[in-house]
Amino acid sequence: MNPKVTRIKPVLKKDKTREVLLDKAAQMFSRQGYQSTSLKEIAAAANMKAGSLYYHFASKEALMAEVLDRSIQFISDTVAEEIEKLNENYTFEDGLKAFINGHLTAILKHPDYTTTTIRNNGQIPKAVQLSAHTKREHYEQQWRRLMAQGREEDFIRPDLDEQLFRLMVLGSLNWSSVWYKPSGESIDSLVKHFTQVFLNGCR
Amino acid sequence: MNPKVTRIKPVLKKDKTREVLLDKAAQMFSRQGYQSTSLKEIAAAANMKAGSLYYHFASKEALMAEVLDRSIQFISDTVAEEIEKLNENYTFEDGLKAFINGHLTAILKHPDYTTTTIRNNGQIPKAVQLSAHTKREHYEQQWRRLMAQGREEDFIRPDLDEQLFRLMVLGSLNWSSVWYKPSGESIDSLVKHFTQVFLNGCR
DNA sequence: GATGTTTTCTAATCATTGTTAGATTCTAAC
DNA sequence: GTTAGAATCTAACAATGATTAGAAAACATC
Repeated sequence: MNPKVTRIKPVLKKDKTREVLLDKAAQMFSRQGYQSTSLKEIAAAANMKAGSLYYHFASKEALMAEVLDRSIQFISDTVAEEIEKLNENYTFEDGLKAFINGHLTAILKHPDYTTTTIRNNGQIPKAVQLSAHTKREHYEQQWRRLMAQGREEDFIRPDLDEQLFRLMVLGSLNWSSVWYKPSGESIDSLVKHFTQVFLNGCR
Repeated sequence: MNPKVTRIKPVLKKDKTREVLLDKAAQMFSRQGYQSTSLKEIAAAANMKAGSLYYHFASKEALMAEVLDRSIQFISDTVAEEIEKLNENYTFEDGLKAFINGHLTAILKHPDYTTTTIRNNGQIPKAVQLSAHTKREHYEQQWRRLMAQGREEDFIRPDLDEQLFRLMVLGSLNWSSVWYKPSGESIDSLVKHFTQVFLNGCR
């Protein structure tokens, strides 16, 4: 009834707690898994009651979907950053270094989000998977392109299927989220060892 | 009242359905995870009702514990078999080949049991983990010894931490349970590629 | 301070789950 | 065929889960 033009839009408190909820959810999903984490727990971690979550998210699945989405986005972004540091015509060797660096850094520096993607493989409703599926495909596609380049440059030994090699590298990297302890070796050092092993391994 | 000596003990039907239950449970645990699998589902897969499970197992946790136990046992046994094929003083190179062969074969040929161990990392009650913990430790110890041998033989490049290398290999192998499709490359072929990459990778 | 909006809580619903005790059926030996 | 034991089912229990509608509180604007 009152079409006054009061459009100042504070909209700040809301987004903030939304962010907190996502962070807490990511934390618990990554540690306990999707099914083992109750909305009550997530809400409690944000000093709220379970019912209040529904003001911010439509359902538990929607919440998980957004966590997964951010998870992949973050890994993808971190890798993209590393690639941008290279000059335009980077070699496969430099490319692989950058990919490993980005992927591993993302996983180990922000395990809350990223481990959610890795640990909950196949254990969440398919409708939820679907959301992040596109981004995941896109990210994998970048790895595939890198491997194709390795093939063209003849860096990868001819009798080694480059896509199988890709799966070996990714498996190795992803698994680090299982054993990594921040108290141990530095991430930079880990990156160096991973790249050395796999650069030697493929030729 | 009648202490007659009738001790024929048939005891056969029982163990059989127990076996079926374990198989079905392993199948569902490995695919959907521990929390997402209900006793009702497992029972249904064995043409039974949920309550009947308690004649065979004390609890859901006890059932999972036994699946986990068999899972690790099976991997460990398969590797041991491969090692026994070698002559007593096998080299690190042959040893690594045998380990990779055994581990990968176990995982990919009997994914129901083995994937349960891999997928449910951290998502099951600690009391359950405890049971299989000893066997898991023992198996890891064998890998550690192999790596120590690689170090002694100077097969592993000096600046590469051999335990980190172990984690790379195991991560790579375990992750195969995520992407492997029986329709693709043969397990033997996969074994060859894995060993080549990692033998080249560590020196 | 009154008012409208935003955010959170309360309390209840409905479905599901692991678990148990007792009744029931099945099986095999006599 | 009777009987004892083995194996399964039935029906309930208590706990917990996600979800929802409406009340209450917090907040900002006038």
